[in-house]
Amino acid sequence: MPSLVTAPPRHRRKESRPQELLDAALALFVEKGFAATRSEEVAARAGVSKGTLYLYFPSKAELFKAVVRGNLSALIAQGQQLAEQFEGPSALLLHQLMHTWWQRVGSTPAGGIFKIIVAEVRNFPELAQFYRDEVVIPAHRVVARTLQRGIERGEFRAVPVNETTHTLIAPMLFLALHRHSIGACAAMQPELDPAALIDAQFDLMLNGLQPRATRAARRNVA
Amino acid sequence: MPSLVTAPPRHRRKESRPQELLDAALALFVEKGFAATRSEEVAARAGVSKGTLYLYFPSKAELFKAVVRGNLSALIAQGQQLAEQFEGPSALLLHQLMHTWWQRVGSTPAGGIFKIIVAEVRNFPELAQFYRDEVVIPAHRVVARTLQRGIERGEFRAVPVNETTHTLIAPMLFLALHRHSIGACAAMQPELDPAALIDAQFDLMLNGLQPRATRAARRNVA
Amino acid sequence: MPSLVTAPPRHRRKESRPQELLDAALALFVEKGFAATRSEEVAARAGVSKGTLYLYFPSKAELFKAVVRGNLSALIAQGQQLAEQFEGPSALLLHQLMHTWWQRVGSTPAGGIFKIIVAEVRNFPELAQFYRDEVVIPAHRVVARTLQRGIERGEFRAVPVNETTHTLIAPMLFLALHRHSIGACAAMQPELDPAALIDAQFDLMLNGLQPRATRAARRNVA
Amino acid sequence: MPSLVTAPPRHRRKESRPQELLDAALALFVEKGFAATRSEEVAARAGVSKGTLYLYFPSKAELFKAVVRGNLSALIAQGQQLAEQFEGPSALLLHQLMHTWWQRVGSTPAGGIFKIIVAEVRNFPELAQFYRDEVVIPAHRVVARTLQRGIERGEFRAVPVNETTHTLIAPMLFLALHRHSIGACAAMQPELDPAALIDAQFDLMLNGLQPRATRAARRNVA
DNA sequence: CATGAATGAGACTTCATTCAT
DNA sequence: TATGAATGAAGTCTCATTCAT
Repeated sequence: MPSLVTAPPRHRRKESRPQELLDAALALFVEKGFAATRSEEVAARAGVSKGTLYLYFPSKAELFKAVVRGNLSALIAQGQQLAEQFEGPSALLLHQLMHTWWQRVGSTPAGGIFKIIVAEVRNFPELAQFYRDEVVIPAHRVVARTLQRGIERGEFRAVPVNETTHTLIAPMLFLALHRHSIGACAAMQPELDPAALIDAQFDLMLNGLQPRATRAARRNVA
Repeated sequence: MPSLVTAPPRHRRKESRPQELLDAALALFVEKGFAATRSEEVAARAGVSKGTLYLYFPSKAELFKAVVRGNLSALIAQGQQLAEQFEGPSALLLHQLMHTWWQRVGSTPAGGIFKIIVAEVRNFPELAQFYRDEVVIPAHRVVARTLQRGIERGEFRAVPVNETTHTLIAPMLFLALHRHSIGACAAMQPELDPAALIDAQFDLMLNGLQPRATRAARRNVA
Repeated sequence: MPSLVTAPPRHRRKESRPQELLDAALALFVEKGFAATRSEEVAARAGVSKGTLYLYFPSKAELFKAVVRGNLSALIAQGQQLAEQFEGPSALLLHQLMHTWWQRVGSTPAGGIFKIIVAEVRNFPELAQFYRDEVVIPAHRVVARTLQRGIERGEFRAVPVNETTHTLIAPMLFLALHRHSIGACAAMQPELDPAALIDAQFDLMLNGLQPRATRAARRNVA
Repeated sequence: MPSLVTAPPRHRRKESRPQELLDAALALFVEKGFAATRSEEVAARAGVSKGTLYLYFPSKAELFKAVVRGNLSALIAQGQQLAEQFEGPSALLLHQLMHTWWQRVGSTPAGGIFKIIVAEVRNFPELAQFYRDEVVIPAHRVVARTLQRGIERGEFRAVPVNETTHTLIAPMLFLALHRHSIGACAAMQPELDPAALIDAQFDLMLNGLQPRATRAARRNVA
């Protein structure tokens, strides 16, 4: 357990140790899962010894939770950044949200955190609340508000907001999940291009969302 | 060396044992993951002793593979059975595929298999190959053919088939995944109704798929 | 445990079961050793089921001891048969003892019993006394008496009888041991011919045993 | 999960651990055989815990091989060292080889290795190859060359070298075997003196090897 | 602060033995 | 008698965690 007293700044470069350990742990937990990842591997990948890991994290489970929490916070930060200050057609906002999320989250190592959550929440129930508060609710809110905005501005027809939000989010998360499980295995068919998938999805959704009258006019936003 | 205390009663049930063990294993693997499930737990849940498990499955990994194999083969059979010998509008077929899948797989314990696959497939390379050949490809084919059928019959507009197939399948799988991970945790917001989600998704999709002219007429198939 | 009461002779052919089990056990114990031999294998080789084995022998250890005892008695019977009623030169007797022993014991499955004894006496101390009484002492006596006879008749020089007896017996036993350990492994150099070895040994010994004066005359007994 | 009770003291002795473990393993393997020796017993006898054993040897089988390798390589070195750079009568060399081998190997715990080999080699085919290459062949060569040397120098008569080599080696190995099997059991008759046995054997052999003419003159080398 | 040797609980698996049929 | 499904003690090995250096 790290000392709670302010340490004298003797080892300047040692201060990045916890983050290096968290990064190493994220990569390994994503690749192999919690149980199959050995503490010593995490330490080795971070360039320190087994003992040092326990200087910063009291147990493997705590390290795991720190990894999830840390990456969840990063995730929500990304999300908020994406949603701020947009003016223009809701369809364009939706399109940008999707592409930017994939670019900044889904396709980065942070995208692996979803696999971890899916695989291990039931073994670490304390993470559930955390995940709900930090990711599910904010992300849902951003998309739901965009939908609502589109409906209110007459850009979308009056779909049920909650359910449609789920339908919009699911394929994106699924894409991220896929990248780190089946998609990561060799001998799989040549994987589909994520960007093409997102476009196809967006096209499908957008057409479905548009009221009949304005549909033809707006179909070429993407 | 045999125990001197009275042994527990024994029951001979060779025929039914394998399925009981597979059911127990499915439930536990879904709940805790492969690595975190102990062989003895599986045996205990099936009402037998540790040794009996190994009478039917040579190792925990083989048990795992048998679970996946057994449940997924049934799943594939369901889908193909439904798609062949279907006469009627493609939208209706799509709707029935979705609801039947949810009824027979997604909402049953077998739906948890996707969570296992996502979580563990990277640790079992041979399973990846199996899963691709036995599940991914056939399932993809069923949906893709239905789409193709709809396009050819002029019921759907000419969307890119592969990408759209992914977009149709992903939310269903995601729903199953969700049920067995975050959705299984207490302290989550009251879960959305799966049927409502599927309907919303179907409505969204269907509208997106319809060519402009016939759209108004067909919107009330669901 | 077999019943001690005289059983009605209902199953005529079943009466050979114990011996079939003992034979199967001998072969497997010789091949793999006590610990590495599985009870079920013994039963299978004898053509019966696991449970039947325990009808005749209360435990694997008892089966093992029965195997050793049974084959030791056979061994000593062989030995006595060899030694009886011989008239003629002691060298010839020695020569016949050696060859006949190899022919009737060393080269037969019974020869494997020596490997078992060597490998396991220390784990089954009760066998030690048995082996000494049934094999070591009688065998030693036969050879020692032959030596003594030769010395008394002036055929051999006055060697120390006990030690020389050991030197005469050891290579024969070693040959039998070898056959069932290193000699039984593939990838060994083409094994030496046992008969040639015995002859070489006999020639060496005999020449060593002869007093100087009579040596040339007797060298061609073999 | 760590025990809550006070842990036993730890000693760091990385350098000496492997040899201590090898010694413990040798003693136990010789006493009980490979299969009947438990890993934990070996560790306990070396004064360490189960886990420590596996820090130095990746498996019980590898530990076994290390034991054989370590002890037999030393043995081989001794023999070759003695045979090369020896000047003097071949009978004396033979006599020294025998006594040195007994002193350095046969009478030490390493002598028990032959019992392990005899008992277990058929269960470890790779060990058979190793043992042949590292032990059987070099040892045979040393003795065979000495015989050849004696024959060429006219000290011995022209016996068949291979077979006679076997006859010379066998009683020594048998003596070692005996010491660690039957000879190690209580209730055996007072064991013969090994030195007396070796001398008797040597005397017997030597006289047998001598050509008639020089025999009387050379008999007192020992 | 950092190291890595040491520990021991616990996981998987085997197999001698039992006993209902 | 004979069977073989079932049991569970015990063995091998792993790895999270500790602690002397």
